[in-house]
Amino acid sequence: MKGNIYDEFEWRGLLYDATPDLKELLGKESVTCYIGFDPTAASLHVGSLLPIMGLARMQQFGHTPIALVGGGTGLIGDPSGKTAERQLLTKEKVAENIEGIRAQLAHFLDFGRTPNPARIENNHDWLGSLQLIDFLRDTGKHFTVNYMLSKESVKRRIESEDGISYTEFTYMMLQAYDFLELNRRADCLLQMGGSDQWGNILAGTDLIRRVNGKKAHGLVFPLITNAAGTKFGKTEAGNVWLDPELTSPYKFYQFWLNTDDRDVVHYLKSFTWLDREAITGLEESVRDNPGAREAQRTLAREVTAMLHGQTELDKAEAAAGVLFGGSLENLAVRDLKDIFEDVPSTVMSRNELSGEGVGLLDLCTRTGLAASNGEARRLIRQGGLFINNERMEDENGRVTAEAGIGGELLVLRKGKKSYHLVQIGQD
RNA sequence: GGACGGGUACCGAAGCGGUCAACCGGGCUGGACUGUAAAUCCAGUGUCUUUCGACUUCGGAGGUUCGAAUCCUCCCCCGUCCA
Repeated sequence: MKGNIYDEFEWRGLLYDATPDLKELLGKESVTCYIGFDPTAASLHVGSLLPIMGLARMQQFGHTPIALVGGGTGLIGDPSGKTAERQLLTKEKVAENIEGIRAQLAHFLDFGRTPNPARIENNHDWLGSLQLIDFLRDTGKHFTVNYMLSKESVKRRIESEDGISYTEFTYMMLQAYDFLELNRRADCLLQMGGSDQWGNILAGTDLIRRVNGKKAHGLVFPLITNAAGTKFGKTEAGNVWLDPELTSPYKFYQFWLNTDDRDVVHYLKSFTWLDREAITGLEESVRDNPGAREAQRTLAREVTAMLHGQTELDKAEAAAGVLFGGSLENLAVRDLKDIFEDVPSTVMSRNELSGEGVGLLDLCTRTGLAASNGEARRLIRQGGLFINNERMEDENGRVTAEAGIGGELLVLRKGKKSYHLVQIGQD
């Protein structure tokens, strides 16, 4: 063991709440711990990165992590943090999602490590065959409705108009049961999670105490916030996913690079392996020379490399260099296509672009850069349209194939960041 | 079932017979500044044409009127109070 993980979590600011005496326990023995992941989608998003890293850190410090995917509970839906009843997922969908999530967890956890290999469990294995009568007698008996009603996640929903279904009301018991089951099977003594899970986790430790007579623990991480007050992990384009098919490594890298100064140190502590010394150095850099954005760059590099690997990171940085560096000249068509890999593109026939060519307004609506001619016109008037990095001034202008790079590519840009590729077909 | 109040563009919210494509705020999109930032400032934000102008919008359907988001009738939905 490399010291107490509890202290590690503490200085990183990852300790929102924990049960008493946990620190002592973690200091003296190797503990098996788990975190549950909801299979609501086929990919996890950056919001899940914190708990995943939490497990990985535990493993680094010699503890044994279990990632629990909620194949059973996912069929029910967790009311925590939700203001409305959830749409139920089909069993097939849940099974499919679990496969996706499993693959992603593998990037962070070491399943071959000795003596503390990571494991993935699926709570469907025990919840799926659970008998209602047995469950009510053995588990339900330990919960008073009063207790459950007093939990924040339930309380909020009781007060809301739509209420809460019996199904979701039961969720807490199932999660508690998971903990109990893992305690039995793997001697798991600690459940971790986001701070919204605190109530559910305590329900689990209570249940374990009553049924197994053992003392189990909980630890929760703070909610990740950002200075702008928006939801962490969201961009204009939507969620930032871990799956490269859903969020390209380039966009992933950009997401981190665009971190606010006020958040960057916090994120470095939360999402990277960098040690205290390295982070202190970067903290100074943010203060003394914020324009260099060294902290952001490091953050983006670390996290991207960890998830997608060095090769993808290199590509993402190369693309950023071109996209924000300026000139598109001197670049081969093939390189451009590579750099703009995840930029939306449209194919247009050479025919359309010969002779008079195509009007700029048309081009904007065709490619979806503008929703209407009026919008396109506005865009050009305000100087926001670029073709091959050259500002278009004339709203009635036209483009022909001659303007294409190598005669086959038009790089359209709206504003600073929004690119669209037009590939000129051969016919 | 009864009594009020309300449904306006992405959201909040004015307007309450013509001068309303509809004040204002937020959001969003451009631009300037800059660090691919924050803050700030400027511009824009129904469609078509952009100069004038035309057309379609204010829960839905009808109606009154030269003319309605604004008045009337019916219907639908939401909130509050009384049963």
